Amino acid sequence: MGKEEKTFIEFLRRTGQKVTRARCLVLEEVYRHHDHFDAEALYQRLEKRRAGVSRATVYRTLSLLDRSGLVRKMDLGEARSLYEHVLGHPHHDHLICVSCGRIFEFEHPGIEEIQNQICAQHGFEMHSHTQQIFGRCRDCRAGRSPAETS
Amino acid sequence: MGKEEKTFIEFLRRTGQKVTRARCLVLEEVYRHHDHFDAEALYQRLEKRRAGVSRATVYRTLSLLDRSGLVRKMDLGEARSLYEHVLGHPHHDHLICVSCGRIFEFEHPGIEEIQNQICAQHGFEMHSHTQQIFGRCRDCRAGRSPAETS
DNA sequence: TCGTATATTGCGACTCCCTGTCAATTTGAA
DNA sequence: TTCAAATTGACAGGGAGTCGCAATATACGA
Repeated sequence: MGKEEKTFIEFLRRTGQKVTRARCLVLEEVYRHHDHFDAEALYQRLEKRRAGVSRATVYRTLSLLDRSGLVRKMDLGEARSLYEHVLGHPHHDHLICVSCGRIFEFEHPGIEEIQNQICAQHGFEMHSHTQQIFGRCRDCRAGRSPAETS
Repeated sequence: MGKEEKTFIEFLRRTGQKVTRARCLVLEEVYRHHDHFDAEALYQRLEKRRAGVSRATVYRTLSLLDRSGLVRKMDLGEARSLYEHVLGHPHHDHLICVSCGRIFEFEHPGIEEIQNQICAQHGFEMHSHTQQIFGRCRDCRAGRSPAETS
């Protein structure tokens, strides 16, 4: 049993919720890949493996995983939310290419520091934060971006 | 005629679009208030004044205003997008209280600098960026928050 | 000022992404 | 094993935003 399963089970126990087959299958599928995904894509992957988990349960479990801290929900201004799993990924923020849609990650310790300053100034107790930079990636600028739709 | 109208008209001309009654009314209403608002609320305000502008046109015009740089669309992870007008508001980012829902603004020159560094490192050409800090505001922490829904 | 090509509008139906309802099923503590 | 309570799947429902289209408004050139 991986660390993520332990954490999830512990979270469910702690919050008086049950460890079910469906929840475990969703968690497992989330951790099978290492990229950003949306709820529908995750549901499709589960369908392909005949996991027998409904769309509603996928949404419900993602919400649970977000609250447990195992998964981070991201909102990039698109209609659908994206998710990424957290274990083994230090906190980071995102560069989003408006041309090819790819998402790049970055981290910078100075940002955290500034955020702490700002919170202190405002008497704010920080729970989470996000930072997104939209623009054009190196490949798109060089005109060698992979074919895309956006 | 205010600066925002001049800018808007110039934008429309430049991009081969027409200056219409509906667009002017929407812009005017956007600049009548100085807080964050969503498309539906703006539409309701226009209704109250019998502006006779349809919801579809409100959405279409907000998109235009966003593209023209007069209005900034913000996505806070809620169902509906928020907007804020830009003229007279230097660039800033947001602290969002998860308890009372209020939005506070902050700015910090160091952030811009770090973002430029990061873009340089990744060969990224920045178009825009957003930064959001979620947490509890001073009032809510002190237990004297105004009544709210969230 | 007038006529005309073209952009825009309002309407309402529609899409998309979820979320709520509820009967049937599963879980897990005793 | 028993059983109350939590969860699930199926599908209807909801909210925000978008689209198609006929009617209308805009603005360019004469």
